[in-house]
Amino acid sequence: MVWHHLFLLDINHEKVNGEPEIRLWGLDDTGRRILVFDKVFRPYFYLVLEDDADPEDIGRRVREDRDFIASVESVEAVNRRYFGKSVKTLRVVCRDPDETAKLASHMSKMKGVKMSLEEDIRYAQRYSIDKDVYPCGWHLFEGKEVKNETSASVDKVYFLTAPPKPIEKAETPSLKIMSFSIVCYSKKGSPKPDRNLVVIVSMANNRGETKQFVSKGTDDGGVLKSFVKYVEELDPDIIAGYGSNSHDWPYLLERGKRAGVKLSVDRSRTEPHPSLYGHISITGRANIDLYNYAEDFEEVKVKTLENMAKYLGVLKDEEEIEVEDAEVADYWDDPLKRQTLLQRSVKKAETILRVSESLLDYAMQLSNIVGLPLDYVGAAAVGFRVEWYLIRQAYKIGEMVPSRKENPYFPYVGAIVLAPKPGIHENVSVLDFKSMYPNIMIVYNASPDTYIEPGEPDPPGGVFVAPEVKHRFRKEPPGFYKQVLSDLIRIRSHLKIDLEKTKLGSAEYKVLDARQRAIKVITNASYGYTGWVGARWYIRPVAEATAAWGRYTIKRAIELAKETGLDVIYGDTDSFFVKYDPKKTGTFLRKVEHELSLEIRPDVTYERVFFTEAKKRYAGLLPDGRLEIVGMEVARGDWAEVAKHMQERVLEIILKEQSPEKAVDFVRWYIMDLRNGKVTYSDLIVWKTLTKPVEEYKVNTPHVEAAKMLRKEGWNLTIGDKVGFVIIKGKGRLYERVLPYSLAKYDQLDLEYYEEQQILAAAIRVLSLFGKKEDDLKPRYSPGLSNGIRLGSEKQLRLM
DNA sequence: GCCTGATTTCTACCA
DNA sequence: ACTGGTAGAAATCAGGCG
Repeated sequence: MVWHHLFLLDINHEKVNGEPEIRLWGLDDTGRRILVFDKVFRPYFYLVLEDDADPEDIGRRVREDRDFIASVESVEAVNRRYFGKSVKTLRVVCRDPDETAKLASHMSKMKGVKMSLEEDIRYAQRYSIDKDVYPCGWHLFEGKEVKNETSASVDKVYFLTAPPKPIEKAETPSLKIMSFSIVCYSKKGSPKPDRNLVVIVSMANNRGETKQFVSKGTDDGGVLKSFVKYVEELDPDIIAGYGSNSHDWPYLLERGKRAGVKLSVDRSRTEPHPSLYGHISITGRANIDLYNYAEDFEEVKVKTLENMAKYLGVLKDEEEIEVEDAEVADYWDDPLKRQTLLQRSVKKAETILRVSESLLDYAMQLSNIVGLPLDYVGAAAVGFRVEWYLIRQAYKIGEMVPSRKENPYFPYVGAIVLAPKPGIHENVSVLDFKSMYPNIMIVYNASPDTYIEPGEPDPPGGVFVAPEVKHRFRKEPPGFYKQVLSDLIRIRSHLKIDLEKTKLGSAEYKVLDARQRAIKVITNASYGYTGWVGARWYIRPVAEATAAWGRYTIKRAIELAKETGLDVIYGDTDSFFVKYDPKKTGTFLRKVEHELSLEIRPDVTYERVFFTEAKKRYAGLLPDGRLEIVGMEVARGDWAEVAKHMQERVLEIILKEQSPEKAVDFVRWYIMDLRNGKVTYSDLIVWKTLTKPVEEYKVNTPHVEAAKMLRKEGWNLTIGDKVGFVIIKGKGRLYERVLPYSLAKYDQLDLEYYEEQQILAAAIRVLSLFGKKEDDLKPRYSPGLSNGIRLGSEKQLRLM
């Protein structure tokens, strides 16, 4: 037997003649596409037995039950842990992965059986956990090469003769990446796959080629066929799209069904299929939807491909790749404009490729650490990413995974926020507790398996008692979370040390950096996970106690800061702002670390920082001259650009030039421009997210009203969509004067609203701290009066 | 029916 | 479909007035 390399891209299972088999898809170290079979591994679940039950006896009953005999492969007694306690269990190995849930449910009702566990861990995932196999990671395996008797399009096929072993290998193989983007034609409203054609499919790949298939406008069967053929020939490892899980793939599949074209774009000649977390699986390849990753970039407020690409620096600011949904038909129908549409569509595919290249290192590292295949991990919400990581770690220490159940939601008290000292402060240092919550869980051993329920006696090793809430956690042995979190933090700090020794910008640097970022994401989400009612390991007191220790920690730190003579200006959760004083700060840091066993570190020092009276809002001037604006309108996605831009300049003037007078002047000029119609239309659009279905809103709001209008026009709008609207002239409430931005004209706009409720509101937030009133910010005269400014109210007349 | 202040609803932010 | 704390706008409610 020979050892072979495997870089794992995808893992799935098939049933062949009723026998399940695991298929590992990937590449070897020579770049060949390989498929590796494991026909031996079988799915299983656990039966947890009553303390006084006899495992032998129950095992026999399971084995001999005629209802089970055909489905059960074997039963063995094993000792596992559940919430840290040793329990007697039976491992029931099944023949068919589709039957585990049903079998578990039947057997859990047997006498002497408390419950079943882990029947809901899917077969392929089970395999990768148990065999220590990692997506986006290298392995060595021993296998026998066999003839490719499947329909799989790969270079080599192997049967495993020994399980794969993960190996350390930082470089990623050279993967073939293909991106695609489709254009669907609908005269009016959202294209409907039951009647509207796919008129353009554009593709790009990382070999520098682009390709486009265009319909003649009468059917799209040909386009679909060409697309499928192209994918088959190119045989990409990764297919990237933007919004492809929710839109492109479902659309293509439906069109394919209607046109009689089988979308066999995967490596086993089947069609893409819906899978976990709303993701579409393409067997043998990784189908990634970059829109999923846009969620991780909270700086990008409206998550269009164009905005993402520009943020990532793979598209120039002046480049346009989008055609508004509402205008697609227009472009298609006009022979001249159609050229633009075709060009932008290719450009879009190329942009998707560029974005994928810039995100792929991170995505692959996340996949590798979490242990979910590359394409699933993006689609999985943060809570599930943490959970799959935990599940893998639990397996390693013999801890069984709790079943997901419905927990009632009771909120608990969280962090402390100090009221800031309003105004401008010079030289202010920000001090941060490093990963405060994870470290609290480590220091106080707070974990689902160390929690001691009320009424239970203290264990001999002693307990940590959380302040205020008084929850107890055993000091020994180290809990599940403590182990997991210490590992994550330790691995990350090693990575950071390695990074310093690695050449900046090199491929290895990018991978290591992506890895440490992925670890950070998981670590930082761990506290939130403990308080999530949907979590498998949800134990409310763990979250509540961690928060309580957090409050204690920052309170105590502030006391120590004051004792040391530091001037505390503001604080929030795990950080606080003090007047710069390196000597006292040094003393203070040592005191904190000594007393609290938590590391606290100076972060930035602002040359100047500005606070209003509000918490969670401030603006600081960094030593390099940049502004850091936190929480204020500038940082928000639901204010018109006009107000944000104005406020940013005001803050800049205040912090750099320290001249409120100049800022006032600036605001006046700004308002003049608005009144004179010099502000771009797009800067007057307000964007808000639909957080629930349109019908479920209890009150009328502008964005919901705008959404309803769009819906009447035939556009699909769902939860999570951003609605762009403008306020127009007229009578009544805002929601009675709103239009989706695509349905309004500039001269309909209520500029008074933008002046008062957007610009002035955002300006006064800053300038009221310098004694300014709204009236001070208004221009003294209005040259724009005659052309288009509506004098709608007495108030408006007065200001003129 | 109109005005006003209090309360509720909603979104998006910070840590 | 990770947590709680928070600001702020707008809608809506409740009560007074007449």
